[in-house]
Amino acid sequence: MLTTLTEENYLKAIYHISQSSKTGVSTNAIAKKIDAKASSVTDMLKKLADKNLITYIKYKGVTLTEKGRLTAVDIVRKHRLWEVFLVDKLNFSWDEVHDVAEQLEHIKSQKLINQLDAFLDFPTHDPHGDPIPDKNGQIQRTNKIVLSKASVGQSYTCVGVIDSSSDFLKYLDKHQIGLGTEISVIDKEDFDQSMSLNINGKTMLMSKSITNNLFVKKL
Amino acid sequence: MLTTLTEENYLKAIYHISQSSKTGVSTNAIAKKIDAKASSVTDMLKKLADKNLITYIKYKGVTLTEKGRLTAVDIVRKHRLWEVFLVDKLNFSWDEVHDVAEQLEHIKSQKLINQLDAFLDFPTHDPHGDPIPDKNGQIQRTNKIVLSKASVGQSYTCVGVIDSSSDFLKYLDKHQIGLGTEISVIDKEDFDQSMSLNINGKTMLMSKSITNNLFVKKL
DNA sequence: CATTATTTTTAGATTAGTCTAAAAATATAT
DNA sequence: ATATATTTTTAGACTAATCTAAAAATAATG
Repeated sequence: MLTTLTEENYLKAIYHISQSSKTGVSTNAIAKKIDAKASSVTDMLKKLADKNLITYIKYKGVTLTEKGRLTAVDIVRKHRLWEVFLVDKLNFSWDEVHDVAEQLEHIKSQKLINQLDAFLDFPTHDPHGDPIPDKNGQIQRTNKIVLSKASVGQSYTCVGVIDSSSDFLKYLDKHQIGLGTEISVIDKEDFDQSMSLNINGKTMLMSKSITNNLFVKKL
Repeated sequence: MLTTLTEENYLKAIYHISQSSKTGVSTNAIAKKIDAKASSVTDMLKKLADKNLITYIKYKGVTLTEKGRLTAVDIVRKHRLWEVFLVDKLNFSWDEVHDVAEQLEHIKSQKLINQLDAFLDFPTHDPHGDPIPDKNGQIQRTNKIVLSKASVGQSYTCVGVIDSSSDFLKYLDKHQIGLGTEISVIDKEDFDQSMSLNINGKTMLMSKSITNNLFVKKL
């Protein structure tokens, strides 16, 4: 059964919310993410439940069925592969890719996405460091942690971001921080959790609102 | 003003019909191309006229305005660039590209299409031999003719097709005829206009229904 | 040129997705 | 636990794009 563009966007939203929340996903949370009114969401939830893509009990929130999860993950896969294409092949910077990938992720062609995957040499992560699900919907778990949780004295590489807003990504570019950039933790202030870091040979200070949004992996 | 996917498909249809007909484009011709009822077309024509994309006089057919023509040509440009991408980079064969390109042509991002153009080395023709309009909507005119109009004794190269249906393209593949294939006209039957041709060193016979659908250029 | 045939338009209905406003269910707080 | 606040659902309406059926305009034909 084919899904409409709108249905796909709802499934993706539910998937992303359920990633961080662990509990059932509420109508309001979806409404906020989709930027629609709660009443519109309720209507769509009924339709998705009819199609066996979610389990929905009135007033109790929703969870994805296996079928729904696979559909959502496939869209995430397409989104992230297209992001790699845009950055690696078309010289987009990582703060420009999101809107375009948001459109490209809905193109329907199994052959297209498999060939694209091969053309890009089967990348495992997108330009923001997020893992790319494989053909079967499996996602490679990484041992990444958020920089604010890193240990003093230890060295890391940057592997991703949480907040992928344009402003934040521009901040990173300005300080020449990208995927693979090496970051050593020199000191951490107990008072405000700001960190003193060694990056590209220079020492710099980062506030908690920044370190909370950077994923790193132990070297 | 942004155009919807449906509006873009109508503009494209009107553009393609007006290419071969020269006169104003009729409601029924559009309905046939779009695969919709004439009444639906009439509704859409009113909307396109309101947006200054076509000039529409009741019962008199339509023509594209300059704004409409530019919009249509831009979609054709995108469609053909994506076809080149699919064939050159993702190893699609030329009978597989149409449906996917039909989706990709509606992706909205000026940067995307300009970067893609550069990535493909500014191609001038798509895999079917049709010219790719440039950024300003200019189309390079070629001196291609239809094979059925070719002269006995003359040699040509294949530069495109009219009918790009899957069946026809498969026929061409089967006989190893593609863009650039050399074709010499040995003889032509007055009775049924079938042609005796030399292709890839072998002599073969082609009926008019085939030669009418192949574009060639004098060597 | 009058009549028939075809094309095009209008009128009214339908579907997907959205909205506002109000009602119903659930959660929170004294 | 009873009142208040919040969340969710229902009811009814709107827009874009489509359809069918019927009316109006144009084209074709004897």
